[in-house]
Amino acid sequence: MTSLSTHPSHARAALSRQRIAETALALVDRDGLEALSMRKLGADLGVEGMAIYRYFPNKAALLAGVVEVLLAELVIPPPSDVPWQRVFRELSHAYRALLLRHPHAIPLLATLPLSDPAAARAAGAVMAQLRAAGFDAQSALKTLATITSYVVGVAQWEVGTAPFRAERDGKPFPLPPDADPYLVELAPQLAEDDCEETFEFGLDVIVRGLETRS
Amino acid sequence: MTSLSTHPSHARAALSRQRIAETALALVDRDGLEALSMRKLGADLGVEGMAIYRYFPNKAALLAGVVEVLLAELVIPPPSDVPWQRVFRELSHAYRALLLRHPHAIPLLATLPLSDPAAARAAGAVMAQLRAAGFDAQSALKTLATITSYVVGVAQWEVGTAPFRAERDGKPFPLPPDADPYLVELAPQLAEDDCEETFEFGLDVIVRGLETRS
DNA sequence: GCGTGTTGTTTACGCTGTAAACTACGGGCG
DNA sequence: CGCCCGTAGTTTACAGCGTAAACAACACGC
Repeated sequence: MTSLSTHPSHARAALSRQRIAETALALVDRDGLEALSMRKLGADLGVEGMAIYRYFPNKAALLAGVVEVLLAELVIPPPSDVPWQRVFRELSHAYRALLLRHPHAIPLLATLPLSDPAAARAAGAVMAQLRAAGFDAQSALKTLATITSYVVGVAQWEVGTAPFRAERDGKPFPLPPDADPYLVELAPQLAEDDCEETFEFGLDVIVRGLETRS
Repeated sequence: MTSLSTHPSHARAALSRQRIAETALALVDRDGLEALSMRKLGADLGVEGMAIYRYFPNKAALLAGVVEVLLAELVIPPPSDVPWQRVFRELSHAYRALLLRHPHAIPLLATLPLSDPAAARAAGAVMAQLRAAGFDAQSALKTLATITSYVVGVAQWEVGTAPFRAERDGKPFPLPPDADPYLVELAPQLAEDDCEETFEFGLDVIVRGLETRS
C-alpha cells in the first residue's frame, strides 16, 4: 500500500509548463487544433481547466508553449565545415519531417511571428549556420525567410491536397459534375502527385538558385 | 416621400452571399480575423447574426466565401506568348500585393486547402499559364506549389516581423536583457530588412532555379 | 383574397476563455 | 507544537461564441 498522503504516487504527476505543453501537443495531434480547449486539456491532465492558468497567463501563451515544444524537436547543429548545401538540405528535411509528424499543428507554425522567442532562437541558429558558410547577414536572413516559407508551404499543400490522393484506387477523383474546367484538368495531376518528389523539386530549385546568386 | 413599404430605399440593401462575404472581409480588414463573429457581422450588415445562415450553412462556408472574394481580386490572364518569366513574376507580385492589402486575412490564404473551389480555380488558371509556357503537367503543379508557398510565406514573414521594424527611429530593438545571443544578432538585421527587396531576392532565386531545371 | 415561400428574428443550448473567490495542503517560524 | 502563509487546484460566474429550432412578417402567384 502506498502512503495515505495525497499525491506521493497514485495521483497524477504534478503540473508543470512542460508537461502541460506536451499534453496540449498530444491533444492537438490526436483531435486537431480546434479541439484544444482549456477544459479538455485540463481533463487530459487530470485536473480542472482553470489550473492551467497557474502556468500560462492565457491561451495564446499556451500555444506559444506548444510551439516551443515543437521547435525543441528540431536540433540545429552548430556550424561546421560540412558544405552548406548539405546542411541546408538536411535542415529542410528535418523541418519538413517535424511538420508531417504534427500535421494538425502546421497552422501554428505557418503563421508564427518571429517575435515568438522559440522561433527567434531557431531562426538565430540557422542564421549562424548560413553566416558560417559565407552568407552575409542580409542574404542569410533572406534565405531563411525563403526556405521556411517554402517548407511550411509545401507541408500545408500536402495536407491540404491529401483528400485528392486518399484511397482513390486508381480512380481519378469524385468531382462534382459542374466542376470548373481548370479543376477538371488539375485533379488527376493532384492524384498522381508524389509529395516527397515535389518537395525535392522545389528544394533543388532553391539550392540551385542560391548557388548561382550573384 | 418614398413609398411606405418597408425596404424601398431607407432600409439596408438586401442581403446576398456577395454582400455578406464582402462585408465580412471589410470587418476582418478593420478588426482582425478573430473579431469576425456571426453576430458582429450581422450588426455590420444591419441584421441579426442568424440571418447569415440563410446564405451560408456555417461559419466555415462563410470563410470560404471570404476567400472567394479575396481571390477574385486576383485576375489571372489567359495564356499568351509573353515570356513565362514575366508572367510568373507579375502574378507573384499581384498575389503579394493582394496579401499585403489584407494582412489580417493572410492566415485564411496560408492554410487554404486546394479542395476549396476558389483556390482550385485560381490554381487551375495558373497551371494553364505554365502549361502553355512549355512546362509539363507535373512540373507546372510543383512550380505552383513552390511559388504560392513562397509568396504566402514571405507575406507572413513580413507581417510577423513588422514589430521589429515599427517606429524604431534608428534604435535597434528593445530586447529583453536576458535575450538569447542568437536573437541579439538577429534583431538588428530584421530592423534593417527591406521586405520588398527580400521578396525580390527569393523570387530571383526561384526563377533562376526554374530556368536551369534539367 | 388567400395560401405559400422567402427573409429575417427570437429564443435557447452547450461550448468557449477567463476573472474572482474559494479550499486544501505542506513547510517555515514562533 | 501551533500558527501562518504561499502554493496548487477548484468552484462559481459571466460574456461571448456557433448554431438548431420555432416563429413572425412580408411578397407574390392563383
